[in-house]
Formats: sequence, C-alpha cells, structure tokens
Amino acid sequence: MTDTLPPETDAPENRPYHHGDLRRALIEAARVIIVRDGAQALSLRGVAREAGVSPAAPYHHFKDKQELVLAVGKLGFEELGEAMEVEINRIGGTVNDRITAIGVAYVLFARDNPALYRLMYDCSRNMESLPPEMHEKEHSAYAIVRNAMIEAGRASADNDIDVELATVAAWCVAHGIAEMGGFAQFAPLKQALGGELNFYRELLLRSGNFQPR
Amino acid sequence: MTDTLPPETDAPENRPYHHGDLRRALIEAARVIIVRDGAQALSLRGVAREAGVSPAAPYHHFKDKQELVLAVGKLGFEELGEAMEVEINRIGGTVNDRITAIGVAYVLFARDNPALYRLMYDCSRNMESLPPEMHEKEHSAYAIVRNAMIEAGRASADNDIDVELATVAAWCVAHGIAEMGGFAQFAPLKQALGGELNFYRELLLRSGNFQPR
DNA sequence: AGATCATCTTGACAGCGTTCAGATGAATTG
DNA sequence: CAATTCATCTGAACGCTGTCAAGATGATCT
Repeated sequence: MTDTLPPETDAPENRPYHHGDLRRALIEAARVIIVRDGAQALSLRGVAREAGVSPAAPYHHFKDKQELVLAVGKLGFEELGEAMEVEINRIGGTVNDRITAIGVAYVLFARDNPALYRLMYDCSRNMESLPPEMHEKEHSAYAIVRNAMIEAGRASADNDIDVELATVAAWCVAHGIAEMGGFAQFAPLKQALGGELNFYRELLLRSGNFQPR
Repeated sequence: MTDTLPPETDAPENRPYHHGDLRRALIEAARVIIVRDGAQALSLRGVAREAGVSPAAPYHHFKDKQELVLAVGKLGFEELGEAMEVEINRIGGTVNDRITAIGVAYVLFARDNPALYRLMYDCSRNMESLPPEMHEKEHSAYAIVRNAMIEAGRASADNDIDVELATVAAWCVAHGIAEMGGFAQFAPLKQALGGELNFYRELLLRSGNFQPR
C-alpha cells in the first residue's frame, strides 16, 4: 500500500481537501434521493451513504437533519425562480400572457419535482420567517411574481399592502394548483380539456371563483 | 390474585370486549397526538402507548402505520365537511356570501388544525383515487362546494365538466390559502387589513389575479 | 518540524416500524 | 356445562433511524 487513498467514490470531481466539498455533496445527494425515492425515503444515513461518508460525517456541516433538508429546500427555491424566469423570457407576449406563463411554470415545476416541491413548502412553513434573501433577491421567485403583479396593474406600485396582497393571492392559487393538480382523480378532467397544460391554464384563469360578479 | 384485571388505563368507557373498541381508540389517540404534538411526532408505538396497549396491538386493526394515518385523515375530512355545513347554516345571506363563508370555514379549519389538515392532504395524495364516499356522500366537503358552485351559477348544472372545473378551481384556491395563510411572514399584512379574517376573505376574493380583465 | 484545528470514523444509545410465536379469553359448538 | 375455535393482545426480536461522544486523520499555520 503505497498510497492511502480516500475510499473510492463515484464523485466526478477531484477532492482538493480532506474529503472535498462535502457540504455541497451532501445537499446534492439529498436532492438526488428525494427526487428518485421520495421525501419519505430521505434519511441522513442514506445521504451519508450516497456521498460515501460515515453516518456521523454530516454533523460537521449541518447541526440537524432538518438543517440539511432546509438547504435542499433553499436550493429548490432558486431552481424554481430560474424556471420561472426562463419561461418569462421564452414567452414574451402581453403581460397577461406572461403572468399565466409564470403560473404555468410554477405548476409544472411542482409537477416535475413533486417531492422536492413538497419539501420546499415544508421548509417555508417550518421557518418562523423565510430567509430574507428569498424576498430580497432581485431574481427570487417572490420578486418575479411581485414585479409581474405591478407590471400588469393588478396592484399599484405605490401601495405596498396592495402589492403584497396581490402577490400572496397569486401565490396561494399557484400553490393550490401545484399541490392538487397532480391528483389522479383529475385525469378525466384533464383529458376533457384537451391536455394537462390546458387544465392548469384553465384553473389559473378560473381561480376567481370566489369573486362575486 | 382473585382477578386478572386488564392493565389500568384511563379510558373512560367500560371495556365490553377483550380490550374494548381498540380500533376507534387508536384513531382517537393518533388524532390527539397529531393535534397536540404535530404530525412529525406521530409514531405507531406512541399511539399504542397512548391507548395503553402493546406496540404490536395496532397491527390487528391496521395493516400499516399508513393505514392508521389514513383513517385519521378520513375522520378529518368528515369534520371539515361538518364545519363547512355549520358555517353555511350560520350565515344564510346571498349565495356569494355563503360561498365566501365556505371558503373562510375551510381556511379556518386548516388554521385551527394545521397538522391534521396537512395529514389530510397527504392522505388525498397518497391514495391513487380518493375513497369514493368522499365524492359521493351527500354532505361530503366536496359535495358542499360543488353544490355551492352550481347554485351560484359559476357553472351550469348540465355541464359536468364545467361543474367539476369550477369546484376544483375553488378548492385549489382554498387549499393554497389554507396552507400558506398561516405563515408568520404575513402577520403584518393581516394587521394592515384589520385582522386575520379580513386577510383570508381578501385573498379568497382576490384570487382571480391570473384572470385577464 | 511541530502544533493546531477542522474534518471524518468508530462505536454506542434510544426509539422507530414491523414481524412472529405464543398467551388470553370471549364466542361458538357439542 | 365443557371443549374448541378464533379474534385479539403481548413479548421478544430484527434492522433501521437520528444523534452524540471519543478518537483518528491530515491539511494548514507558525
């Protein structure tokens, strides 16, 4: 034995440090497990296994399982924001078109990453207040919706309360559709409307059901 | 030892049978634990402990922990339907008033039983199709919303697709508000709107944000 | 070179879901 | 009434989990 190699793992990058950038590796491993096996199958030991380290290793980077999960959720929110911005740029069109596109992008993100989306929501709820950057960052998911609401005249930019209310209302609708839109019982309805996308669009557009007219 | 009593438990009712109506007792115990300690603290062993039986006893009434949780969720849906009906009868008024009242009752139920509501949603999602009775029962939560949509002319009773779409859209909005309305970050907004109830009402009424006008 | 200090491992603990062999005792049968 | 049946409940065990304390490792700093 001329060399004491670190145990062989399938990490593509070289390990410049003790083990390498384990913190990032753990977050990534957790994300893989969640997407592949569901959130219920996410165990700290499993994540450590996937990353090729001992069960106690994560405790040098996260004080808790919860803290690792939180990091994954934060990553998810960044990805969500990116997905929404991509869709905005792809669509162009009128403001209303873009608002609908944002909503659809939101719902599709949840459809494509159901367990991750679920986890993201749990993160939001478990924090007494969301991390400040989520609201402040220029390109955060929240800022995107907020700006769209102002741009579309759903709220006047002067009235902070009005703006936030419009944003929250839109967000709640999207959240509801994101979580319930995937229910198997809605399959016939999707078919009757000519496909999933139309179903989501229709729900977004019709979500004024509680509004007297 | 003249008598081999069953181990002393604090169950108020007499035990006509071997242990008594354990199935119901387990569901009730689980509900208590969820409401008291949160869903994450719900363990099958804990439920058995609370009911005063051995850890293996539940397996004679539920094949799984999941199956017990499902029973609790079903109970929750029944309670939700009752809460909505109570509110409908209390309000009277115009159809629009009643629709709003249904939405508010829905959201308040979730606010008062957050962990239970969360569990109920998980149950809905984990079943490939909801138990038939949830849709069919005359006084189910679903039927209440559905009937309100027809009565309010949000959908013509002849058009099944339209009716279901209206119902689902309303439900999605209520679900979104129910889950996100409790976030601590909205506290200032609630205050600015003169209280929680107005906040929920405003969200319900404004949830047509994606609708072009 | 030697010391420092973050990083990682080993081993342990209690608690979890679940299973299985056996005890208990109410209901049914002869 | 006595014997049997059968659902119900217990006790002990399995492998898994999150978490912690003590020790090994090795990169970095003086």
